[in-house]
Amino acid sequence: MARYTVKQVAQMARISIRALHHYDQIGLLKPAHTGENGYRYYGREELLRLQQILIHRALDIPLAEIGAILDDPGFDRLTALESQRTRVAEQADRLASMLRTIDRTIAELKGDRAMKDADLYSGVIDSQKQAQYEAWLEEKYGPEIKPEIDASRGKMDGLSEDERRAMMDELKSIEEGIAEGLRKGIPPQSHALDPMIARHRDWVQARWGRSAPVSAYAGLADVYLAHPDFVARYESIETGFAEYLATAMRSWAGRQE
Amino acid sequence: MARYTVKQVAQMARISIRALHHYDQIGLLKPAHTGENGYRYYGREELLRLQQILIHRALDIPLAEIGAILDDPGFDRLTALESQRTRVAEQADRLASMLRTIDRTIAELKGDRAMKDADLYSGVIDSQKQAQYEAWLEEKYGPEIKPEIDASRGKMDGLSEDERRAMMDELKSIEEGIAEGLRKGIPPQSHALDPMIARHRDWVQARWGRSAPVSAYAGLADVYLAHPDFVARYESIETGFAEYLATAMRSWAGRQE
DNA sequence: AATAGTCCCTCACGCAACGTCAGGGTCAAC
DNA sequence: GTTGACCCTGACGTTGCGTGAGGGACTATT
Repeated sequence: MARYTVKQVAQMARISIRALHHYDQIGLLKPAHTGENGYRYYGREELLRLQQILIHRALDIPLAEIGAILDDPGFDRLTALESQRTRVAEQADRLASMLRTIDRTIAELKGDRAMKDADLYSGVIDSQKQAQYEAWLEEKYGPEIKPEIDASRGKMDGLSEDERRAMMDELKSIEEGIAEGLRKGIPPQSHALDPMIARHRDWVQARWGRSAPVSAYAGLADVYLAHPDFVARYESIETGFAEYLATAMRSWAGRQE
Repeated sequence: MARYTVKQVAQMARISIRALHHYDQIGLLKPAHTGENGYRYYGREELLRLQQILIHRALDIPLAEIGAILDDPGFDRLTALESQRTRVAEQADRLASMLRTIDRTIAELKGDRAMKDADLYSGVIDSQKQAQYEAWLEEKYGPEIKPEIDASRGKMDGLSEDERRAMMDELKSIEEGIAEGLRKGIPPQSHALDPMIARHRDWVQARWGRSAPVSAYAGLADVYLAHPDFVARYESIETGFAEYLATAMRSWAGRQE
């Protein structure tokens, strides 16, 4: 039987050990079994329950309520889901309007500023570019802990199975589009690939958690080629694909000023 | 001059009066002016600042940090807003996909109410995992191979179809073995994984073309975690697999001296 | 001018969901 | 048997407010 310690569970679910203690304490998630030594041991059942808990928690439902939902066998999930739907929809609306507000503000700022501080501005951006690129190179061979790692990992945290899958679908579709170009004999530098490459960059950026400069994206191409796992996976899509993609990325980045 | 009371501001911004009191108290947002009677009066400036505060807050940034950001004289509004935009957009995407998930679940519940909730739920998750894994396998072996347009620089060059396939089989088998360990609850630091990790390293070295130091292999673990493509692909094998593999690699490398 | 209704203030305690030590056992491997 | 990594239980700290309590202030009507 699978038997997981707190740390293992915490790592799998990407939550803290303290959170597990807490859930135990409030009776939301108790270990399958407690050892002589007082250690908590969780089984597959508990992992599933934890997954449910985390899904609910992502919807900002208080823990006590989650417990009530999960423990009440007569609870009407349909009604619950429908009310959750409206809650999520409301939040989505709020974010959408926030986006519009931000866009408007950006437009204003741009109109105001682009003329004045253009030089000073690009200077700032350049130093950022440099820092980013150095970070990547360092990461290639220096096994130290970097904020990039946390950021990237943090991005996958709290994602549901569905979201993960949606991400993979998106990535697969992008890669397929680019591979199509390769099969058709379109040169990697061609503008025809631009939309696909742009999508790929968007995907990477979304995973990255923040908007990185174009040069960092170009630097990724080197990382691709430098690592065997990467090359192997890309080559399995289509022979020559790793090189093709890398060239396309670099070319695209070069064209973006 | 526009002059708003707490209630007016609260209504416009859709936050509580208490929140305004709080922001005042911690010095995050002070009224433009305080009346003889002690009443707080806010102006246009404050409304704008409040808007920024709320955007940041929506991104789960602690209030203290928000204050630091907004008060930083080097604060670049345009850059900040642009990065905020992408972050907000990501959250919106997440919510959208969550909505789809909920809708699908609702549809299923409506269509087949007789089914037990737990079964339905775990069934969905399991079948998803399965589908994802199959998709991944398909992706690995599915597409045709055209050696013609070969860029002749990739590491897999000069290998026959059979050799390539053997290589991918080997990698798949290694990964499966390690994923087994994860599923069984074997801690990633365990010696039990050593044979698998050693095989993995051999595989990597073979691809690398030269024998690299152990530290380089350990560094690869960081690259795995730092790169979204990698994490995504590994996570599609098994939830938590990326972290698990990386930990195992580092642990193994640490022990090789 | 009194009354009512609504608004405002300042304490000040409460709460959720953990974070973060402190102090002390346990376990696995050399 | 000694590391070093892991586990436990308190117990207090933190964030971002919610929720009264107790008491002035504004506005409108009678």
